[in-house]
Amino acid sequence: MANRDLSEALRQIPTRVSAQPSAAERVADALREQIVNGALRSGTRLTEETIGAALGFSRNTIREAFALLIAERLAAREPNRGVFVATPTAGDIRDLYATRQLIEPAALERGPGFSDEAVARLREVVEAARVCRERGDVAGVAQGNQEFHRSVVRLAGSRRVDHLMEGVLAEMRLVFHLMGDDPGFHEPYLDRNEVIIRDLEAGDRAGATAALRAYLADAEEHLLRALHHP
Amino acid sequence: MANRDLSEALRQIPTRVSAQPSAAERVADALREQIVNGALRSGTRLTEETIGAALGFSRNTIREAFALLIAERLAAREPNRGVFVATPTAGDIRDLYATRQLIEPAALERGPGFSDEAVARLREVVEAARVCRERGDVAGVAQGNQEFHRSVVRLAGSRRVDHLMEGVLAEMRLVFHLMGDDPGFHEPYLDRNEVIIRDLEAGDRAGATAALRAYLADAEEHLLRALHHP
DNA sequence: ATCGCAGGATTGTTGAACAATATGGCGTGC
DNA sequence: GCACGCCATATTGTTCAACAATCCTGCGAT
Repeated sequence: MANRDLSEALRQIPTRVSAQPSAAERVADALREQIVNGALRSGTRLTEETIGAALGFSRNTIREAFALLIAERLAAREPNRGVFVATPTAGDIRDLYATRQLIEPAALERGPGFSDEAVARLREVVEAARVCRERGDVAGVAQGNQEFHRSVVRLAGSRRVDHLMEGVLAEMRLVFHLMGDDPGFHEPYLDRNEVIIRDLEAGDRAGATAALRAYLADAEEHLLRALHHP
Repeated sequence: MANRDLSEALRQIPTRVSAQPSAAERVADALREQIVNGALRSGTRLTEETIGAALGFSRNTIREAFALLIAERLAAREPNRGVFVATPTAGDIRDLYATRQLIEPAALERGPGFSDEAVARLREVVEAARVCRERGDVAGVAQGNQEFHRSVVRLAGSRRVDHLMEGVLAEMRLVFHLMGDDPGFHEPYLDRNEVIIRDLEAGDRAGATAALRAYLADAEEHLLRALHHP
């Protein structure tokens, strides 16, 4: 029946039009915010009862929220001990950059979303970060830098890959907090984004890709060195 | 204290040495198996009470299992209506292949795990699939083909990317079941894997990558066409 | 046939309960 | 003083029961 198809279609398109997120999702949102902001530091124990009482939800709901955060790798469960804010290891950092080295250059070099307008949007993102630097807005620089890489990955044109990158960037923020948020950490990378975008504007996509690869390799080494000298 | 470091380290290494998975994970495993095997078809409703009674677990545990499957995109929640086995749409298929087009060629062309031994392992996988074809083992051919692509992605050397690919392949199986599991579907692709591996053995990594890209483009079109003529 | 409306079923969420496991303190023996 | 074993306590893992909110179904009225 045509009506069946219609209701099916309506259901597929907007998974939720304006439906409020479930309680578990709201709890997860609140916790995620605190974690990526650094308010909840790596290694912090997330006690079910404490959090439930603090946010006004039952243990079962908190538990569902934990499951979401664990799936995002922002938290880790230690059986019969509890859930903790994740503390990325050197191995985790290497894995993050192995992922980024695979995805970001590939998206930049062959992403189907590439176009003059896309390059213009990337330029805007870099400029916004530069304004933040001139204002001394350290957090803004970091955020702008993340937005640049997020936008690069978006060129791949895949929701799934975007989602993966979202998780990568969230875990990167955890890594930065773990190192104590050195204020000057992100600053030098702005100029390297500038080089990449200039290559793109000059039509040199391969050159931009090579520059991005070098960027990622240096950033990884930078972080790993910082991790061993805390 | 050194002892603190030790217990920390011991905890990091083997997340669980021999610990049995939790009840929720076991339920999720059972359901996942049924889903990717095709025993639970796309669109099937997963009622909390029914499944709980069938497997002997409480509603809360079932709910946690559902959360896992939903995170893997093998199931979808429709608020206040229930959880259903996911039914991939044409858009989902396009997204799957956008992801594969990004990841697989990149892993093959620049993955740090590439080596003569890795090529030899890929050769073995292809040969195993070929044996299945000669035996008329259709399921074996499909499985061998998946194993080939899984192995290609493994060249990237990232757990995270491997995990992404695991989800992609699981959803691919859902797509195949959705189309009715045409017995001859995977057969032609074996020869294309053969071409790829021959390029690799000849030292032509770029050629193999190009062949892989063409493979993926054709497979995507093949599937999308089949979807519109069911 | 369309609309509205009650009745029943299922989900979303809560609260309480209990076993299993981990943590920390205490005493004991060396 | 310190290593060891033991017990009290706290927390997790899981179950069960309950209730409101929402959705689906069928029936009757228009």
